[in-house]
Amino acid sequence: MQQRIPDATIRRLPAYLRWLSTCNLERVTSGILGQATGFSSEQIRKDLAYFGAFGTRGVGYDVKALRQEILRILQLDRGVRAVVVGAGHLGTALVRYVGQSRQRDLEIVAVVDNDSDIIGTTIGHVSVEPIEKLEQLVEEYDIGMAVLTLPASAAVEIAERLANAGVHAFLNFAPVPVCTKRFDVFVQQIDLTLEMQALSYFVQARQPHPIP
Amino acid sequence: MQQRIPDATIRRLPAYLRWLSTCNLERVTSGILGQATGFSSEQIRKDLAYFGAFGTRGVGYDVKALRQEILRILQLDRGVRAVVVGAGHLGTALVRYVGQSRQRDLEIVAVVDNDSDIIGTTIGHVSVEPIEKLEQLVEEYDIGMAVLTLPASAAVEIAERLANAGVHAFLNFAPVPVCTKRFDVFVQQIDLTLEMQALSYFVQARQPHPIP
DNA sequence: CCCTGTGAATTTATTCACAGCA
DNA sequence: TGCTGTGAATAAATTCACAGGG
Repeated sequence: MQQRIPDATIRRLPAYLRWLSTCNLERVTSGILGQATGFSSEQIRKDLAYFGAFGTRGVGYDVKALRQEILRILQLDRGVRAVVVGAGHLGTALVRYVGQSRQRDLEIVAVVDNDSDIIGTTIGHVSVEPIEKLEQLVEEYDIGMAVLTLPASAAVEIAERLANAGVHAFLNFAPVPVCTKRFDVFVQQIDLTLEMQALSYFVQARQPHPIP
Repeated sequence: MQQRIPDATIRRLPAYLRWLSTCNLERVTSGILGQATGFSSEQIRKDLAYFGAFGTRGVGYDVKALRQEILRILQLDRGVRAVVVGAGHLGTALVRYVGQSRQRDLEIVAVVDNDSDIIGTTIGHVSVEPIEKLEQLVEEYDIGMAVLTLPASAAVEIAERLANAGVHAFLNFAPVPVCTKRFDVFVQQIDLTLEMQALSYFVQARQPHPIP
């Protein structure tokens, strides 16, 4: 097979993965998985079919094999190491959040900040390093992903440094576009203020109880 | 006019709004706005045309009028009050973040938690209230939106309470679906772990320097 | 008979192309 | 001429509908 897998599919895979990792079942049907994750069964079958048929007709999917396959697609089977830049509240929350699920597939291996008061302390089990060591850390840990939770003023420059050091994937919480000129990096922007503003529209738009 | 405005358009409006609020210009063209926000000029013209023609041919758009119009569409012109449930690192980050932009359009008016050690303290200029006062706060401040930054175990129940109290829009950071049975509420799910896992795919998928 | 896999139909979103007005 | 507004074309995503294997 091997046609391009749509972005929308990629974004759903982690949700499937989480459920498969916690369901304690051997087999599952697209209907059950859909019920659990909130997507339609057709959509799940289509998503899974993109990377080859792993289901058995009349039966369903083998949970363990399917889980392994999704890990492979997402490149999580070989482990991805991430650095969090900015040890403020948001950075701290993220480290704690990701760290508590003791999984080897995605790991935050370092937090970087420029505040000398907190450099040397640890968040979760991750130590806070000075911003100067950025490139060194990327090299040392083979870091492939960076999470930017720092002020807009610093984000652009730091992102550029990371990209030059070989980091190709960013989750950017700073309200400023980064690495706009580079085509070798992928930036997922999350702007919490904009999310809330967009949500405001739905405060009124969603009608009370339209027929299901 | 008055046809349905696509969701994709709604999600772009806040980005336009931010730029319009900070550009210090009187007039703007779709090309300039596109350059600044990273969208195509055609897309911007289409988006803006959904709610009536406000541009002038050959000239562009009046910044102040356009900004006001977007505020109106997003229902931000009458002000939206939000409550943050959970005063952990993520909740704290959000309150600080939204609070520092001293705007009247979207305001976090209360933080709620169940930890007696922090109840009564303030975050930014917002005081932390006990979880028991949830319904009372919704009533008192006419709250239309809730941000859930609490453990999954508590999220479902609290969301239900909020929905019953009249809150119709949620930004949910808890890794569990809430208000799944209700059609009178809109839930925007943000799961930071899932975002990072999806991003992992792009660590390898994005080719180095494909032709622009 | 059940549930997968998949083409076809449909809906949604984006891009193109240009008519029309300041 | 310059830029908006918009129908037409295209692309992307979802849903439908059903053939076919276990």
